[in-house]
Amino acid sequence: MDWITQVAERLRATGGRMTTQRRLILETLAQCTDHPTAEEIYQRARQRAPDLNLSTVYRTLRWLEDLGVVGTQRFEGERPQERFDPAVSAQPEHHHFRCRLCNTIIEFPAPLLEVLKQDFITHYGGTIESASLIFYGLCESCLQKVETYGPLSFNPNAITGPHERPSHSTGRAS
Amino acid sequence: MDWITQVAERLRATGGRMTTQRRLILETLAQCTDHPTAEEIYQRARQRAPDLNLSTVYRTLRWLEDLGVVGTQRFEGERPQERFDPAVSAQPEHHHFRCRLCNTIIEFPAPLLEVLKQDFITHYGGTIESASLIFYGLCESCLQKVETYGPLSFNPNAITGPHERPSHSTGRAS
DNA sequence: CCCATTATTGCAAATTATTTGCAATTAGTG
DNA sequence: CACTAATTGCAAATAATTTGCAATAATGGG
Repeated sequence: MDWITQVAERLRATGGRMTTQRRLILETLAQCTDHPTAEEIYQRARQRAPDLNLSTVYRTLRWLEDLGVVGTQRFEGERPQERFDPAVSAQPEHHHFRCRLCNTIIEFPAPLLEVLKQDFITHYGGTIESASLIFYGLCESCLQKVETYGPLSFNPNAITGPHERPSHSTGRAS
Repeated sequence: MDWITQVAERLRATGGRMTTQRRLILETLAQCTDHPTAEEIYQRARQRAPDLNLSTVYRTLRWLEDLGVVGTQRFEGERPQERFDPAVSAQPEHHHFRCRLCNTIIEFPAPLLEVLKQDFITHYGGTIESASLIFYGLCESCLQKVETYGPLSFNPNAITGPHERPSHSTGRAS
C-alpha cells in the first residue's frame, strides 16, 4: 500500500473524506524533496488544477500536521512563514541544517540527541516528547565558493549596524 | 560598566543615538526573566511611558537582534509570533525547553551539542555558525500533576482528527 | 550653550501569512 | 440514486510585523 492510500485510510478512520483536492495536495507533497511553504505547495499543485484554493491547501496541511504526516519548521532570518516537511512520516526523528547562503536544507539523523535529552531530564526532571534541532551555517559547496572568491557580498545575515537593516529600514533614506 | 551602557556604547560606535525610548526598552528587557513577545515588551515598557509606540519597540528589538543582544525564538504550536530572548548576550549558547502545559521555558546549556555539530560536518562538510535546539515536553511540576490527577483535559496539543482542530476549525459547525 | 544636522519617533496605513464564515458542492452511505 | 455531513471556494477577517512620512530630539561643532 502506498503512502497516499495509507494516509487516506487514516483519514477515513476518523470520518474524513478523500477528495480530489486532498489527493492532489498529497501527490504534490510526495514529489517534494524540499521544505516548501504553503504558497509554494499551492503553486505546484495548481499547475494541475488551476481552481484549487489556497485555503484548501492550508486546511489540508493543518490536517496532515495533526496526523503527523507533515512536520512544520520555522527558519531564522526568513519572513515569518511556516515551511512544511513531507519527510516526517518516513523518518520521524530527523533534524535540519540550513545554509545561510543558498538556503539548501540538509536533513540528518541525530541519535546522540537522546543523550542530550537524558542529560536534561537528569538535571531538570520532566519528560521530553519532541525536539527540534536546527543548524545554521554554510554548506560544503558555499563554503568552497567563499574560500575561493572571498566573502560574498550578498550575505543576508551581515550585521550592518542599528539604523540600517538589510531589508527593513527605519524609514529614512540613506 | 553595566549592560545598558555597554549596549549604548556599541550603538554610538555605529552612528546610532541613545534615546529615552531605547533606554526604556533596554531597562525593560534587563528585568525580563522570561521570553516575551514584542507586544508584551511594549505593554511592560508602556507602564512607565504611556506614549511609547509599538513600532519603536519592534525597531529597537530588530536593532538589538542585529547587535546580538537579544535572540529570537519561535515555538511550535504558538501563534506565528516571535519571542525575544534577553539572555543571549549573557550566555551566548543556551537552548530551550518548553513545557507543553504551562508554557514555562527552561534555558539550559548543551556542551554536548559540539559533538553533534562535529558529527554533522564530518558527514556533510560545510561549517556550522549557530544552532537552535528546542525540547518540548512536560516540566517536572506538570508531570507530577498529570501523574496525580491523570491527563489534563486542556492539553493544547491533543490530536483530535482531521476535520476538527482545537483552534482553527474547517468552517463547519460541529 | 545654542544650532544645525540627521537619526529616531509616533502615527497611520500597508504587507504578509494565515484563518474563518458561509453558501454551494461533493464524497460516502444506505 | 438520494441523503447527509464533510469539504470546497470565495471573500473577508485576523494578527504580527513593517514602512512612509512629517514632526521631534540627540549629538557634534561652533
